[in-house]
Amino acid sequence: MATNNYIPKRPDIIDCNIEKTLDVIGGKWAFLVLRELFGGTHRFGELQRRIPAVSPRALTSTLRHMEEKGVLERKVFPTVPVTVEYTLTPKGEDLHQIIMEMKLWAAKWT
Amino acid sequence: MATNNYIPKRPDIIDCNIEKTLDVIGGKWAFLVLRELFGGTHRFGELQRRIPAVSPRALTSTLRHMEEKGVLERKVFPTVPVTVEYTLTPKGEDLHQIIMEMKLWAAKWT
DNA sequence: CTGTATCCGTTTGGATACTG
DNA sequence: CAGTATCCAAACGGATACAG
Repeated sequence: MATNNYIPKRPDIIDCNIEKTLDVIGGKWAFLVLRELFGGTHRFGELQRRIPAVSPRALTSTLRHMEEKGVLERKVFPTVPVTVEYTLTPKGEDLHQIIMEMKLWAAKWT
Repeated sequence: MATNNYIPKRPDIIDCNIEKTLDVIGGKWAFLVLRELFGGTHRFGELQRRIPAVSPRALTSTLRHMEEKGVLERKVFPTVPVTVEYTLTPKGEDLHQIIMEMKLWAAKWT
């Protein structure tokens, strides 16, 4: 109970800032979008079909947020009608290790 | 654009279920509590002081949720006044690798 | 096709006071 | 000390219609 001079079990965690990471993958839909984009580039409508529960409003919000954070890139093609493609950036692809660790943990602790 | 027969870049992500993991560490306060408990056992009031922005209501809710998920243990000592201690379980300690990966990612992509 | 605008119900969470 | 009860404001998010 001596909280004044306790020795941390995991000193590498103390100064750890993962809020930034959670800000990217912690949202309600962010991971579902990521999962799709790890499979390759997708268009807005494709994402909507593959994630049936998401409303267009929420999907737009999620995509914009992730674009702002630099984990995906949005490309607009001036076709008629317009075409938009979403692709992971290297920063986004690099989330791979984190997600793998999450997958391993979830599998281990059923 | 051939979405019918595309080959995923990250096949190991496709069947991945990390919702369970995010359910534990994705909440607004969960990680801040985890960070404290990685330093060792703490009492309710200690957590409140170390996480000044959290209200008692939110802290209780977070702790109860994490207890329910099996990542921490709540021990009540029938002293007067009552004493309550929170400690990570092995399942909770095992979140360590995930958090380390998050920390590395956040550090890499300033 | 790819969103945006609007409405609105639900949920979240802070502040505060109070209890065993 | 460790919460719980209550109130209330803000944010989230779904449904729907519509615009460029």
